[in-house]
Amino acid sequence: MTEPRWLSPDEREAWLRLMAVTMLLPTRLESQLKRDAGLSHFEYYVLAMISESPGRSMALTQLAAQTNASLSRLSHVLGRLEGQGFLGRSTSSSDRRASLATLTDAGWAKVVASAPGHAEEVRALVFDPISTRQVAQLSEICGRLLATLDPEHELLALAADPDAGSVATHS
Amino acid sequence: MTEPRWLSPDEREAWLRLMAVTMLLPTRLESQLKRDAGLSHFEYYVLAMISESPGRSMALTQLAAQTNASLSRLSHVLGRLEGQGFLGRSTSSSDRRASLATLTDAGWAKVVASAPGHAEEVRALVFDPISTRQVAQLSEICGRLLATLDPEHELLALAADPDAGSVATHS
DNA sequence: GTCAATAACTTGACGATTCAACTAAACCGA
DNA sequence: TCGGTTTAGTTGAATCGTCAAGTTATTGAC
Repeated sequence: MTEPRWLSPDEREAWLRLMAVTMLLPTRLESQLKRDAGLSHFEYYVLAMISESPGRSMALTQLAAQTNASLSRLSHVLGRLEGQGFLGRSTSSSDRRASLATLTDAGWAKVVASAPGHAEEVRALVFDPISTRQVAQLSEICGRLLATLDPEHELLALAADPDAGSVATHS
Repeated sequence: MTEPRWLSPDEREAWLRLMAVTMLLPTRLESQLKRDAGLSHFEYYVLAMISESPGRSMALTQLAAQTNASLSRLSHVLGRLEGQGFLGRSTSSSDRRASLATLTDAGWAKVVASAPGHAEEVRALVFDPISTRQVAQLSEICGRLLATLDPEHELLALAADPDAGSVATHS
């Protein structure tokens, strides 16, 4: 094995802080959604993704890519969400292997009801503490990281979250 | 319910990117450690934390706070790591309610063997793609977020990760 | 056109995490 | 010092995620 390139002290400090954020932020979002909407963050994200899609309907493989989930996990979760009446599954007419997950009215209502509380939590935890300039810096930095982490831009759908998007403008 | 404060377009874009990073980065770290060391990221982190502690030993409650885990989760994980021979548990002499988790030689060796590959992954995924100035910006931004997310600085132990710290300087 | 290979899921078993008790020790107030 | 409360940790059941098949449909080579 070749000699590893260790982190500099500044990099180490930045790394410790970034890791702390990546551990704590999901925990907080999870708590808020579980408490106020009875959904896990992943479940909310799935419903939100579908709600942004034309026809409130999406193929599972595309949904799996956009949510960073395995098809297996998605299948299990969709089963539960279907059982709760938030969505239905149907076979695609163009490709009979493919399933489409489609939001029910109840599922749409759930997203609409849950989004404001979620958005408020995001604002309080992420955007209130930092300046406008730092928002731009954060966006640029994450963009660079995503060039490595997600070169195909599978996760960054055009409209991936209703927090400031169609739900707001529709209401 | 009061009118929610929605995110601006720039904030929304930054948020989507940050969320993508917080989803993808842990997945990648998990894969590397699982593949090369047979450990989950959480297991590695627990071992690394203990390895940094004086006497390679730590009380469970402190360890739980520093790893953002429930005591229950920690107890289950320590049981597995103990079964693999990486650590042992003993009762504290000063407080007989408290347990101390102590690294075995095998546990120390495991951390030393696993750290370089992990550090290399962190460098490749996080620091290679961004400039020195951006490292400072990222550190500052995460520092601000942690003032809200972790006001007691429970997660940011003095030495929380051996990647660029004592393991490197000791070797 | 046929057949192998691939792709899109589903399923069930196993492993890990969470949740809700429960035990035991220490603290603390009167 | 007695008893109530808090703190530390464990345990087991239920939930959730991962992994390894398995099914069905499409694609591509010939």
